[in-house]
Amino acid sequence: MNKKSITVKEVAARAGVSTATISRVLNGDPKVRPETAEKVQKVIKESGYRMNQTARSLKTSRTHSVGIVAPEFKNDFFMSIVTGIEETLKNRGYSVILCSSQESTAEEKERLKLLKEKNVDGTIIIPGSSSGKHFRLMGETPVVLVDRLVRDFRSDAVLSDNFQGSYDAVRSAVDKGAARFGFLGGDMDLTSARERYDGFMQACGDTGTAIDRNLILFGDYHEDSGYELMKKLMESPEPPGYIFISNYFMHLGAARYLLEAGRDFPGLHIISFDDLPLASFFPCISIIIAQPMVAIGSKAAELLLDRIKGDKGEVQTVRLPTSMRLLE
Amino acid sequence: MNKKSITVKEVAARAGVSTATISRVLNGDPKVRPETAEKVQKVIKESGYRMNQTARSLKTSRTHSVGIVAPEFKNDFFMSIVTGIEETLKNRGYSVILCSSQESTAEEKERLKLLKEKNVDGTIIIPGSSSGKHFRLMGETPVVLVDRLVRDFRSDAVLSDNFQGSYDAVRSAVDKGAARFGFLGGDMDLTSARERYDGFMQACGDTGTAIDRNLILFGDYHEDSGYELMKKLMESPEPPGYIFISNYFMHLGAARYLLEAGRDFPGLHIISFDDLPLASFFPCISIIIAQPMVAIGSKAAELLLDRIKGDKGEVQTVRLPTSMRLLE
DNA sequence: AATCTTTATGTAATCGATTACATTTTTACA
DNA sequence: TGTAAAAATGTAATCGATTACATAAAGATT
Repeated sequence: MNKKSITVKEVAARAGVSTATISRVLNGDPKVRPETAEKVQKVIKESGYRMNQTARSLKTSRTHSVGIVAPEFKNDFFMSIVTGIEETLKNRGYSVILCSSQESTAEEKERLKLLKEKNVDGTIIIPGSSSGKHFRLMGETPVVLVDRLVRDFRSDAVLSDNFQGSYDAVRSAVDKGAARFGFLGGDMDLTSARERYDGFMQACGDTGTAIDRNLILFGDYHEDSGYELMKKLMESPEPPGYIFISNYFMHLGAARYLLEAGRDFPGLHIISFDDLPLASFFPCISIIIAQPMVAIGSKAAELLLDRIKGDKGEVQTVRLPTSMRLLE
Repeated sequence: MNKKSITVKEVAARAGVSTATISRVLNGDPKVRPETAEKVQKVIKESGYRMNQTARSLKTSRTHSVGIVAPEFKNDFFMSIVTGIEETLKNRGYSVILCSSQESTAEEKERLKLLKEKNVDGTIIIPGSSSGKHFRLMGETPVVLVDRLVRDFRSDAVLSDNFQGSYDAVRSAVDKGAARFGFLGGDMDLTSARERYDGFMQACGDTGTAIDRNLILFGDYHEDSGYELMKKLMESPEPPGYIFISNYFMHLGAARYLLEAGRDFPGLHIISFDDLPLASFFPCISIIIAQPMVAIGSKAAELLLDRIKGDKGEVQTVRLPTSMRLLE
């Protein structure tokens, strides 16, 4: 009853050839005679044979699977990246082992160990912190970082051009009359947070826009901190007319504050990162800096595949341009 | 240079025992002498040995990985479920191979074949359609369905109590004075869509609430259809005061319509499924029927683990209760 | 102390593919 | 047609663990 799956041995017997030939056909080796190949293919089709990838992996030490470590799953930003990764990989015959790190370094380490044991051919990490020393335990297995860079670890990386994105948006706002900015940033330990801050500051500098240090606040990229900081800003004696928010989730929190406050905020303009669900409908939204998340994922997957294929070139950090969406 | 990883053989040599003993220690076999075990452990620690899971899998035909097939990743609803699954599985030493099906039956089939080849120990599917004939190709490998049931395939399943959730919410609305309902449903081929519709109708029936067939519209659970149907409803000659929306993404689309329309809708009350980001801030939201998504995922993972362990009991469909969140 | 259990350890086959090397078949060309 | 070269196929070892079975060591019993 329990149809134990057929093996090469069985196929070989049925086709009247050796297992080596079966393997050759399976791997498209050009030096099998067409007639033989055809005969084998027929047996394969008829018997419904499917190769045991585990056995193949043992022999070739290639699993055709790559690990992804992301801080969390319930996050459209990360998952858009994962979408790009998976799409690119599956077209090349790779599958994806997804792990959550809960933004904890210890968790991250644990997951990586597991991936190493499972012999993934490579790993894409969305780092949960700015430290990457523990990534070294992947040894020779290629690693590509995404969205954030880390210290103590060198590898390929793909992220968006945060500096330019911020810079352009702020200049554009100044062109439209912005003169007094509030800024809600993320943990400055994270590259993206720092780069966005730098872009913001540089644009202010270049346009001669004064900076009120009291309006420059830092959170942690999470919704609640966006809420709190927005509240703080809006309840300050003289709230700014323009507020730059460094990521979607803080924007979400900020929007929640504005909605909860329930009153209008005339003259308030918000500039924020990430074009995610409803962002363009959040109160007072004026400019959205959109990151090409799916493209970031695809690019990361491509870099990884190159490394897996054996590319030994210099590691590179790829920055993809953001785009600006003007509202109002 | 390239530290090829150590194998049991090497460990055995260093510890002066046989590979069998190493394996026994590795697997916690109680009949190795404590001193021996200790000695082996020491060598393992010192040599940094890590077992090759591929080799183990080949011999044991257990991969300690399970496949998940979901229609898409950029979807907080699905990903909350996946979060629950992953959390439960990782605590039991299993990892997750994530595949997207793009809601296409063909894609679904393709992914399942791949998972079969990779020898996953089991699979959790969030079906993309109401047909499940192709799930049969998993053969003996256990399958658990989540969120939706399908025809032509019997297996364990976990989903929320859609009927009860709808029913209770509608009754509650009627208690607060609702008398004329609009209804935005999903594809009636999907169990969840049908059950929610049934719950809605039953509650209307039981409370003697009249039903205007012109206000009962069906979409496809996607944002755009929510937008279109909401528009249709609100632009009809006499829009209803209460609108029941069958899922989050249609709710999102509906909210987008209301926000875009830009005017107030006094006396409009919305009842909708799924307590996802900002849902409680969408215009006119009155009752949210929250599904226990993470719990659904965990439960599915537990059922699957039981099957993997060899549980041969009758297949079961587990329904988890929803909860009601009253706003306004 | 001799013998019988019980317990610990070792030997070697095995899982299902791949592949270096050996062998056979086909082709090419004198 | 015979033989060298090229092409196709086969044989058997191998990847790194597990495990049935065999054997050795320790403990129990009288």
